[in-house]
This record gives sequence, C-alpha cells and structure tokens, in this order.
Amino acid sequence: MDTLIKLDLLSRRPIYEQLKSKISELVLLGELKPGDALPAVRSFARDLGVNPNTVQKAYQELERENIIYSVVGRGTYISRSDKLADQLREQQVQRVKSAVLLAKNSSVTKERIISAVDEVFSGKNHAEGESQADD
Amino acid sequence: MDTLIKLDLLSRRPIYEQLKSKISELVLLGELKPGDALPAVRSFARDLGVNPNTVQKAYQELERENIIYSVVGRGTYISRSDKLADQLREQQVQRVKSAVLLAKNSSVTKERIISAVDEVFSGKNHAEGESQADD
Amino acid sequence: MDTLIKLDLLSRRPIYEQLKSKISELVLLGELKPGDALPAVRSFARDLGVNPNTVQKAYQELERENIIYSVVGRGTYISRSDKLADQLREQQVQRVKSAVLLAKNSSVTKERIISAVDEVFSGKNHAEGESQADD
Amino acid sequence: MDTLIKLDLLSRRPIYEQLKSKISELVLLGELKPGDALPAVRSFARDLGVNPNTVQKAYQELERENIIYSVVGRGTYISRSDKLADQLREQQVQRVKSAVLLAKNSSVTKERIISAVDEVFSGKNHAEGESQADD
DNA sequence: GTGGTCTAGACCACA
DNA sequence: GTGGTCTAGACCACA
Repeated sequence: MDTLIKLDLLSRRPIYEQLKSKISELVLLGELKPGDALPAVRSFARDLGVNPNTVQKAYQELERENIIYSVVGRGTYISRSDKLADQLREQQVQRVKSAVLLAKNSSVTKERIISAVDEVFSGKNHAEGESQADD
Repeated sequence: MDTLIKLDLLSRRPIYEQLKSKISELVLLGELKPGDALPAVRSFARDLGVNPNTVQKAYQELERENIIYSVVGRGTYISRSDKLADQLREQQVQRVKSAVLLAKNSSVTKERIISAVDEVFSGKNHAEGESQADD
Repeated sequence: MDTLIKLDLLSRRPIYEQLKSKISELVLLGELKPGDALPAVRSFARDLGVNPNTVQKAYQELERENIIYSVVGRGTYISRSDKLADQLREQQVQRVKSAVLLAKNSSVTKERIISAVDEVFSGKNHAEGESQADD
Repeated sequence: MDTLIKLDLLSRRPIYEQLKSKISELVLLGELKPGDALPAVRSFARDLGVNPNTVQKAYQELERENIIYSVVGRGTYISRSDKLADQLREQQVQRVKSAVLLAKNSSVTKERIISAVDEVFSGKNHAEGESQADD
C-alpha cells in the first residue's frame, strides 16, 4: 500500500500530517478497510524515504483518533468501526465550519461563502488547496 | 485600542499571528480606519504583556502585507487604501475554499457543506473558531 | 521659499533627507542662488510642520557637503561657489555608477543597462522613482 | 559555502541585508543552484560570528521573496524556480533605473549617464560600490 | 519618543 | 539536528 502514498518532502506541511491525511483518504476511498494491516513503522519509513519517528508520530495520532489501533508485537490495523468514514468526514466539516466562522466574523456575507462553495464544487478552484486535513 | 485586544499567551498559535489577526479584524470592523495610528511598539507590548520584538514582528508582517505602514521616529499607521477591507475579506474566503476543497476530496457532499454554512450563520456554532485569520 | 517645498510625511524616506534633496533641487533649478538666505531653522520647521531637529539635521549635512554655510547669529546661506550645480549633479552620477556596478556584478549585461537608461530618458518609467537623492 | 561569505559587521548596512545580498549573489553566479541546501541557521550563525536570529531573519525574508524555502526539521534550500536568476537581475535593473531617474531629475544629461555606464563596464570604477543588492 | 537591528539564549515541534 | 517563536534588553537613527 505504500506505493499508493506519495509525500511532498518539500512542502511546509509537516510530513507526519501529510501521512495522516493520506491514510485517512485511503480509508475514505475504501482502499483500506477495517481490520487491514498497516506497514510496520520501520519498513514503511524506509519505503517512504522518511524518518521512522515521523511515521511513528502519524500512527500515534491516528490511534489517538481511533482510526487505527496497534497490538504490541503484532502490528497496526485499521479500526473495526463501521462509522470510520463518517467520522473522518465530520472532521473535515468541522474545519470548514471554523473557517466559515472566521469569515463571518470578518463580515464576509453568507452569499459570498455559498458562492465560494459553489466554485469549489464546480471545480473552478485555482487554489493549490492542499494544506491541512485532519488532526 | 489596546484594550480591545486580548491575546491567548498559552495558545500554540504564535502570539505575533494572533496580534496580526486581531488588528486585521479591527480594520474589518471599522474600529481602525485608514490613517489611524497604532500604539507604539513598546507601549503596546507593555500593555499586552508581551515582548516588544513580538509586536515588532506582527507590525512588520502587516506592513509587508500593506495593511499598515511605519515611519521611524513617527509611528505606525493603518494603510491609506480604500480596498483594505475587501482585501482582508478575500483572504478569509480563500481559507474557506481551501477547507471546502479538502472536505470535498474526502467525499463530503455539497449538501453537508451548505448545511454547515447555514449552521454557522444561524449562530449554532460550538466550534472554538478563534484561530487563524491572516496569511 | 518654504512654499516651494512639499515633504511627504508618510514616506519611509527620512524627512531630513527629503529636505536635503528639495533644497539641492532648488539650487539646481536656479531658484536658490549662491548667497541667498535660507529660512531660520525654527520658523522653517514650523512652516513645514516638522520637528526643528529635523531641519537642523538637514542643514548640518548640507553644510558638511559645502552646499550651504551658516554664520552664527546671522543665518544660513547658499554657498558662493559657481560649481555648486555641477557638484550636485556629480553626486547623482556617482549613485548611478554604484547601482550599475552592483548590477554588473550580478551579471546584468551592459546592453540591458543601456536600454534601462533609454527607458528612463524616454519617460517610460512606471517606477515611483523618488527614493534616495544625496548624502 | 559559508566560506564564500564575508560580512562587514561594522557597516551601518544591516547584517541580515548583507547576508540576503550575498546569498542572492551566489545564486546569480551559479554558485548556489535550485535545490541546493543552505547551511543550518545555527551553524551558519556560528561560522559568520553572528546571532542565529540574524541568520533566521535573512532566511525568512529570502523565503518570502521565493528565493529559498525552509522545512522545519529538514533544512533550508534554494528555490526550485528556473527564473530565479532573471528575477534577481531584474531587481538590480530596477535599482539602476531609480538612480538614473533621480539623476535625470537633477538635470544630468543622458550622455553623462551613458559615459558613467561605460566607465563601470570598462572596469574604471573607484566607487566602493558594495552596498545594496536585494529588495 | 518611535521604529529597526542585534545579541544571548530558552523552548517547541518536527525529522 | 533543523527551523520557528519568544523573552530581555541594548543600541541606533530619526523626529
């Protein structure tokens, strides 16, 4: 599965965060299903060309968010929850709400926000987008 | 005007960024108008309970974003630009679009996003919101 | 003569430097001739809406450059030198040479420089220009 | 590469600006190429006999000018832009134009300017030159 | 007084 | 180790 993941080592976005996002995405897409095993920290790090501490950190945070779980001596797996995808999507929605609240507090009109949403969903976003993703 | 600003010194969000946001907000709200003077670096720092260098950094970044300008020996002022508020609002909209794009990429539906926007504008937001506000 | 001088109090360019430039310009234009009296520091400062120290500093530097001279108890006058204008022009040429040298060291071609000079002399400069002027 | 850089700690030109110029020059000369790593902030500061904050400031300004970029935990690198050198050269040309404009406003003739340019390019410059070099 | 630069050094997140 | 933030405080030019 590591072949499905490409990190941008030049980005300012922390690598461990990129990794978290990528794994979440794979869950969302159904590429990773509850119970599936994740690569071992060390070999994964080697394959990604990244520091083991970095993979470790990504795994730890994902575990804290109940998206994956580890069994000492056996490995790391995708959580057995049928609401995993919903849970991840809800995180994204919360982020949107935070951004909208800030905009609202800056007197941006609801109409302007709605049209911005329309633009994104009609694919007219020239923004690189990337940034943030979960936490 | 310094009494209008409250910083969260414990937040992991950099103090100078919080300060930038607060000042931007005051401009947006019309509390600060083009030509208005900002507090002197040192006295402002004292009032905020912060190091002068931190205020300095906030001022310098706002200056290179053309939101304020400084003149040695005289002081710091809000830029004389009639498009200041629009400019700041557009920054907020861009943030929203980034967040929406990420949500979209996580298969969040447009309907869900729109309803999230509705929630925020009807005042039902329990999100801490606060964070971010400028580049 | 103070009515001929307009300072930009908002500019980042130091006021005393602006004042020096303006006086030099007036000499160059023949508005001020050798032997002419300059306004007294205090009244001049008042007229310009500027701190007396600032006018003082401009006068001191101009005196150091032999462009003006002061007689204690009498006042300040334009130097009685017939080469004053040439001298001022030569200062400007030196500045150009410094800038050209830096450009040359950055591998800018002579052709590019010449064409830049042409542009300025044909009036196609969209640069605000202003900055620097003597010292 | 740090051995290629000599700062004048006594100059009134800010150290961080000198450093910015020197780095820009090295890029211009091809000594530093896109993707190349710059010395770490702290070790560079030690080698230059300067405070880390000063190097930091130079790096951060070069970063916002898109000349270099930093990644926390990894290091600082020359930007991957093929137009970097052109961009820097254009900055120098702008400086020349500003100086020429001022000279022109002081009634310096075009002929005089051209001959000054000739002098510089034929190596007859006794001007200290050094100073300035970036934004 | 006002902004700008700089040192000395601590602490943090990330790799 | 690497960059980013912050404090404490000095010194400078300018007004």
